[in-house]
Amino acid sequence: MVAAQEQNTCAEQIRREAKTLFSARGFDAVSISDIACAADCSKSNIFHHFGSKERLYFDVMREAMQRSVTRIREVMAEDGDAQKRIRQIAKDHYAIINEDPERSRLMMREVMFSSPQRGQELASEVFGEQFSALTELMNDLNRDKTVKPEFLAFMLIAANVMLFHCQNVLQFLPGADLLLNVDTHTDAVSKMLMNSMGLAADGAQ
Amino acid sequence: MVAAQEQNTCAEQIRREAKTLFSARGFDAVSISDIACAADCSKSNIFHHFGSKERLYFDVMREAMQRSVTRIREVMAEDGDAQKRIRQIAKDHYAIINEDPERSRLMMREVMFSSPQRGQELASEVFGEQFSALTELMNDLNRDKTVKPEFLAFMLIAANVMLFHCQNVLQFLPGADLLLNVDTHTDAVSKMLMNSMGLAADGAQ
DNA sequence: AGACTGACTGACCGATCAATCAGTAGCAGA
DNA sequence: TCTGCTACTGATTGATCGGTCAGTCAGTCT
Repeated sequence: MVAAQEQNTCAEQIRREAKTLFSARGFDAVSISDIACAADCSKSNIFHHFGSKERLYFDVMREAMQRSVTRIREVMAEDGDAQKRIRQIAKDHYAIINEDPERSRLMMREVMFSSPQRGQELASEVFGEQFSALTELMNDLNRDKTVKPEFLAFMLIAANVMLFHCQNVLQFLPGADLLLNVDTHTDAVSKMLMNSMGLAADGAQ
Repeated sequence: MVAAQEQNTCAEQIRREAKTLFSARGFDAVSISDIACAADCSKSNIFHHFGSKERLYFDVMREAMQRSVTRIREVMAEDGDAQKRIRQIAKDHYAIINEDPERSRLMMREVMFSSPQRGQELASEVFGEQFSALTELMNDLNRDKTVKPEFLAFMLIAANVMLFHCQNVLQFLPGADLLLNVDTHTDAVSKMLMNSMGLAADGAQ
């Protein structure tokens, strides 16, 4: 209880509410007044703690990304044979998205709509290390090298991210609602990856 | 030349510039002044033609989606054996994204960050028909039914969309820059789909 | 006690927002 | 020539934006 890291300071409260609002509506659609209202403090207090709206946004973004990187690093560090690991990582990666949708949505906004220079920053400072590790894992298993390991790594991520963030549309497409079941989806993703490597997807389920 | 449908009316100009700006920055980050400046007319003129900022946005969105639906309908109507068609559709679908990135980005914003009720509208009025057709095509080829055709259809779309809209990050990830070559990517996608169906991906290239 | 600090606030600023409105110019039909 | 219509504009509106500032208040150090 001592190590609770006092999550109830006003600054923390502001950060938390800002994350929720920025995630839901994006930077421009959220005003300082909105955040102040949600965090139950004055506008001025936000400037006192964070200096500007932009700095608050970067603060929120940085924390979200760091936390995401930490979580993925944990998952990537698990051992076991490669085939089982891929399946487990597909599952865990989806779980990471699912455990904090706001964080994930925040990052997706950044990735998909960023400028080339921002893209470069994200690549080198946030995603580079994990992507290399994932690629390497794919490479270890890739029997017939007709499909690149980078492609497989990217598809694992793309499948999870797209599936999660298109839920509001997918659940109303005939048949596609079935995809929203976590186990069904994870099964399908790992089978797809295995098949693309020239492996029988036997270890499933 | 007669059927040029006069693309040079002021309203058309406004629509065109609005699409560019909304696509790049999103609804809230674009002001009527920005659009007026880009379209080289007065702010008032925009209200004269479109009534409100929101109506202009919906107008731009509706046109973008209709055009996308029309293009995909064309591609889906092509004949040939199923295996070749899947490959061709993967290629054409990417080309549709590529021929008008603004349109695609506009739609992605809508799909990924929409509310559930908006999601339902999009599913029934925009994506439903095409998704069903694509699913059916996947089903025709799907030899071992261990992976659902809906999943395969979704993965084709997800792969193309994600790849295109993550370019700014991907080009700086080691090895991932190779994925940005259209043919490499299309090859990989169709191989992945074929393999997941239990088919040898021989017809490729 | 008094000096100092950091957390916090309400009143306020200039800029900008979406939207309105009165009016102008050109062109149609009567 | 008059009337009505559409396209379009400049000036202006009230609201809201991000941000500033002087000042209050509860603690802490000396």
